Amino acid sequence: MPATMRQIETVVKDRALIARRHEQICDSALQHFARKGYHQTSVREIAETAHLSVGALYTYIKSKEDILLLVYHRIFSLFQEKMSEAMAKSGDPAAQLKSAIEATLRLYDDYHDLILVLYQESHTLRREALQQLFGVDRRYVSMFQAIIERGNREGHFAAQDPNLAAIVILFLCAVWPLKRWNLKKYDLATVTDSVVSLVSRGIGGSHGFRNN
Amino acid sequence: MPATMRQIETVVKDRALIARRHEQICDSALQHFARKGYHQTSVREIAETAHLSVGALYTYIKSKEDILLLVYHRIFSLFQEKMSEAMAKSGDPAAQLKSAIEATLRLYDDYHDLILVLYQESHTLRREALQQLFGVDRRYVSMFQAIIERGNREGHFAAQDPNLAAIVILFLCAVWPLKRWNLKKYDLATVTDSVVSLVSRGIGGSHGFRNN
DNA sequence: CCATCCTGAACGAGCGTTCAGTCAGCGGGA
DNA sequence: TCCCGCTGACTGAACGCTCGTTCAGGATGG
Repeated sequence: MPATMRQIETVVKDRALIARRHEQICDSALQHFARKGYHQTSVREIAETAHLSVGALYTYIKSKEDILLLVYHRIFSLFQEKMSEAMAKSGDPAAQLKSAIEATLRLYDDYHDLILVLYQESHTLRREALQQLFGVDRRYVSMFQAIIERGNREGHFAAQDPNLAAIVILFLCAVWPLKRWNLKKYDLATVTDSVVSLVSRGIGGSHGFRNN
Repeated sequence: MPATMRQIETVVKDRALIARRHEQICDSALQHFARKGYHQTSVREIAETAHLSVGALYTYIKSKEDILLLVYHRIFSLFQEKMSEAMAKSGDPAAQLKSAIEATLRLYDDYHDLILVLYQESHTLRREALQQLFGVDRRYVSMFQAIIERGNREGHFAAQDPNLAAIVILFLCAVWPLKRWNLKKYDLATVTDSVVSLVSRGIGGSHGFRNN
């Protein structure tokens, strides 16, 4: 998580307790946000599910928006952590891109409710928090972009604009959490195959990456 | 627009007036929804921008949700109308798919704020309205699917699962309205090229559709 | 007994919604 | 021509409710 991320101010002193309570609050909030969204969830509901009184809740946050920030903090740190290890895979760019897509889809699968909230409620965030979100996204895109650029250099890929390609491919992975209701009859593996296939060979199929 | 779509009940009698007012309300609502979302927009604000008093507004709708329905009605009828004509293009499946993607992206460009509201606020809808939304989406997917299936039969494409491919490709088009802030430096044409290229040839590029 | 943490009733703001009242326009009777 | 009554659309203050937030007081443990 970026060191620049502002700490959520609290009244309580005990650092460990704060962390524990923040976890509780985040868990509880996520549950509700995923089902009803941010605005239709009341602070009272979050407090109850988190096994806290309303007053106690407000000693760990300064406002309701802080709860949304908590959720986003979790997204940020989670992605930071997971995507680094996923991208570290070695091999030729084609295999690397494939495993990056697979890792992203797996991540999106594990935290699909988080992704949903991310897309549905980001317009609620203040400019400051939005900037952070953009930052995380940009870093994620850069990782894909790096792979594509290397693939271009080594003759595996022929992407006109690696940045644009990275944005588009990364977005493509969001089909799994965002179109879940439409993909009910498919499982993660099938969708992953389809996405990887589309990215690597297009609809034409069966060409394989250029050097295969 | 499907005939089954429930009419929004009104107090006012004059049919033409109702239609005109509904347009006003929809225009006004869309303006606010796109900027702040449904829940953060008050009925008063919508009334004001629509040049109506709060009371007058409520003679044209029964509840705030009706306003969201108005917006969705517009999306539905718009898509119904536009996508039919776009899909009617003849030619080989490759060209047809390309022009379908281009048309979709153009549509998404024209109504990007609408699409944003669609993705951000759909969880607000009642089950009944959601079903309609799914229906429209399914019909849209079917059109893409039909093209892909023909392409498969005629040997242009090699999509394992045409339905899944259609869903994924259609979703891909949503990158333009949904990742707008991330694509600021690109214009519609560039993004369209990138999407079409990815769909037709994958990241490998320069293969062309199989029969080219 | 003090420091901490927790409780939940209370508060004020803002929301969606209603409704008693206003008003313009129209038609027909004098 | 004027008046009267009526219809249909509009007005905006008011209502009731829920929300986010606060705070005086209670509980706990060291």
